[in-house]
Amino acid sequence: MTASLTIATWNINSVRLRQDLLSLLMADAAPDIICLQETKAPDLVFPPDLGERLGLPYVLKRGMKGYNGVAILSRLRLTLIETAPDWCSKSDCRHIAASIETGSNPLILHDFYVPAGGDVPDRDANPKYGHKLDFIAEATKYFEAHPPHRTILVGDLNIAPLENDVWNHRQLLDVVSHTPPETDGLNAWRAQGFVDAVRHFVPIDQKLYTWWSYRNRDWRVSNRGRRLDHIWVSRDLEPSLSTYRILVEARDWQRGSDHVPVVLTLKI
DNA sequence: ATGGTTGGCCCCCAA
Repeated sequence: MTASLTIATWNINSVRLRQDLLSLLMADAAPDIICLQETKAPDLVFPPDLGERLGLPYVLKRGMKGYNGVAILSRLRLTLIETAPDWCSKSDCRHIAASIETGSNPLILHDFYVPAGGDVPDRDANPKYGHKLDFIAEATKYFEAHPPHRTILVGDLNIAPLENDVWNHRQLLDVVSHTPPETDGLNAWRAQGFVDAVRHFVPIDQKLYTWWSYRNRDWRVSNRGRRLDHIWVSRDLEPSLSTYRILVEARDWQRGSDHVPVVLTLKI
């Protein structure tokens, strides 16, 4: 018997401010699991009944004051994976991993919030850019040493790897999120056993965005987007890929995030 | 070349 599993990932940009929008995501996409980034909420102030209200009672979260923060809300039972590395030894709440109880074989889920990397694409002038490249290199090494199986990796990876993942490839080559060291680094990470689940469905000559800056008068008119939010699956799950959605309309939700949810359904 | 907006928090930092 085949069951389906729907996973959404969303950089919510403050879970306390936008928690009500999660019911719109539930109504629209009915995910079994929601992975959040930039929750900006220490664990003690994470909305305590949020998962219950959404029908996703199993909640794992890793937050801190002011910045970062990730969380997983699930209809299926989760087990926290305690052995995941402390990336760049910073304890900065950019990753949480869980095993998902599916009824048959469990699945492994990684939720990442990769450093944005600041403005200047030079690791000497801008340590945040160096941190971003180091984070990606560490993640690449980790999955090289631990090849993924039955694994789903999601998150705001803060890199648009392909030419048509940005509104203007040539113009963004020296803009952090699309520089060659970042896109090469992300491709090397993904090559450690993952498939880009959304590009599995959409040819690389088609534009795809998941983020539009707040700093545009009308994001839909200028449409200067980037695809920063990703869902990857290990190669053994590629035959299970069923459908995907990018909820572009969420960019117009009342007081929305600058990112929109990405949703994937697998037949498991 | 620059500026534009947002959230969190202690007035400026990160995005």
